[in-house]
Parts: sequence; C-alpha cells; structure tokens
Amino acid sequence: MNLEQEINQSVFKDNFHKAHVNLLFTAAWLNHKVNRLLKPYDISGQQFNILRILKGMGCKPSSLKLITSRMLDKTSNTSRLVDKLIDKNLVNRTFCPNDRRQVEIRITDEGLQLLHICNEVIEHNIYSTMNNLTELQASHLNELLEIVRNGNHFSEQPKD
Amino acid sequence: MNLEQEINQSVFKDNFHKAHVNLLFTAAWLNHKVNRLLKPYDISGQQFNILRILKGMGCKPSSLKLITSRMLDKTSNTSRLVDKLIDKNLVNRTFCPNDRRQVEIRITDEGLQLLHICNEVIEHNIYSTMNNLTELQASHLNELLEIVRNGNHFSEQPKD
DNA sequence: TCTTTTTAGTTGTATATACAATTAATGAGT
DNA sequence: ACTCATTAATTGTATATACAACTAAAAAGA
Repeated sequence: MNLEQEINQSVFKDNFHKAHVNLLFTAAWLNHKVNRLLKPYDISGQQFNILRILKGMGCKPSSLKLITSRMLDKTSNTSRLVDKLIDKNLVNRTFCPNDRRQVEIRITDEGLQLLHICNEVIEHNIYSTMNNLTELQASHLNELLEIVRNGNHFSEQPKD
Repeated sequence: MNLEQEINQSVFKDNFHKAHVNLLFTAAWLNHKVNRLLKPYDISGQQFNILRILKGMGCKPSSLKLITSRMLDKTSNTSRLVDKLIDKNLVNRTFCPNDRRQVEIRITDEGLQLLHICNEVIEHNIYSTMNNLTELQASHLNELLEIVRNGNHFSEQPKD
C-alpha cells in the first residue's frame, strides 16, 4: 500500500509535505514492527535498545548519563526503564566508588542471553525490511536524512 | 551534528543498520520539534493532527473510525484524544442520527482559529526544515521510504 | 423474527513519555 | 574552608500509548 492509501489521504500539498508525513509514518511503522516482534520476550523497544548499548560497552559499566546519550529518545526516564530491567534480572546496578552520584549499570548473563535471542529476531525481520533497499539506496537515504536534520551545507551548523 | 555524534555511536554495522537508526532518529527529532512548537498552544502533535483532519473534512462531520484511519499512529485511543479536544472546546461531538453507534465530530470555530495559528507556526518551522531538501531530493526521499515499506517491486504485495 | 456476527465506540490497565522539581555529591571561586 | 554552581540520578505528575475487554447498535443469515 502506498502512503496515500495507508493514511487514507488522497493528495499532499507538495513533496515536502509528503516527505514529512512519509518519514513519520515509516518510522512509526518500523517502531511498531520492532515492538511487536519483541512482545513475546516481554521487553519494549527502548529496553532492548538499552540492553544493546550495555552489551556494546563490553565488560565496562555504564552510567545512566552515558546510556541516555546513546539512546534515540532522550527521555530523561532512563532511570525507570533501567528499574524495569533490574526487576527482570537483565541488568544490575551498583554505585560508582569514585563518584557517588553515579551508578554503574551492567548487563547480566541472563540479559545477554535474552539480547542474543532478540537480536536474531530483529535482525532477521528488520534488516530484511531495510534490505528492500539496495546498498546504494540505503546510503542515499542516509544522506537525505542528514540533509533534513542539518541542511545541505557541510559548513552550516545544525539548525537545532 | 551527524548521526554518529547525536547518539554517541562511533560506527554502524552497515548502511542498512544506519538507515534504520537514522530513520527512527530523524522522525523522533521531527516529532519532538513539532510537539515543542505546539506546547505554547497547549495541544499535542496528535491533537493537532486530529484538528487538521477535521478541517480537511470541511463542514462534513467525521466519525472516530474515519479520523483513526487518517492518523499516523492508529492507536485505538482516538476516543480519549477527542475527549481532550472537547474539554478544550476545540471540537464537538454529537450522535449520528442514521447510525446510533457512530458519533459525529466537528471542529468548532475556536478550533479553527487555534488550528490556523498552529498551522502558521508549524509550516514556517517544519516546512523550512524539510526545505533543506531540494524538490528532487524530497521526491527521492519519498520513493526510498516507500521502498522500505513495500519493497522495490511494484507488483509485490506489501510485506506487512 | 430470532440468533449470530460484525462494527463503532468506550473503558480498564499497564506501560511509556515529557517536563519539572528534588536530592545528593562534586567542582569552582574566593 | 565556605559558598555557590553544576552534575547525576531519582521522583512526581500529567499525558500518551498499546492492547484487550466490554457495550451497544446494526447487518447478515436462517
């Protein structure tokens, strides 16, 4: 189905308007897909994202600040998301000896195990979706998205 | 700032992985921007979207079903979003005489007024963001997004 | 007509999110 | 050392969202 059918709208004002709507719609569609795939494993997309970030740190612990800086939605409620993961025994939290304001968050073996399973599911499904694009198209898409956020001029500062 | 800096990640596995993250990040960035612009007018992006849909109907009333079908996030809680708009006197709801299951929702004058103001703000800010793209780039972006959702073959059925 | 199925909308519940206020520890300036 | 500003994390609150259960009306089928 094309965008017009998906949201039951016959026509857009122009390609810029359509691109805006298309971008939001496609992202929502992907997000929904990820969340649905993760549902059976009882974690949300955001929680999955945190597990991936923690794994990316290897054996080094992460502070909440670090995790937040790497997340797509910087929501200031990383704290509570981590609480959920602790409840499920997927990560653990200790206090940092050097800076007692900070916490040290680490993924547990159980967390690694679950992450491994979820990664397979996600990669299989989402990557095959992104693979509708050719390599060239994917890289072109990346360029266009960065232009949206930063403008077309490399020298220009980001608008936000 | 480029994507790598934004989410503090040095490298992606490949362009497909990056395109996925980039898509979600850019959409979240746009959404956040819209919500922040609408904040002073005390409506959310979703509520704004509903007002636009209602205006698009002209003087014809809309059912909840119709509104939902036109929304980007088909969340099944259109009912409660409309409740909020009614509280703020931006829309009104009557029962449909022909089909007593349905409701008829119409935008009020007050709603039209607010929508007009918000539209100016959004168009000025968001359109100028999308205008970082050239017309050709915008249409190319639209093509690529549709390929992500539907695959590259016109004859193929959508994968979801 | 009577039963069954479908449709439109609402409500319940758990979770997620935005944003601001708060707490506690650290760092800087004097 | 003492005050003030900054930083890291947590908590409160209102709103938003996902998903399922529920109610009531209409449509379909016998």
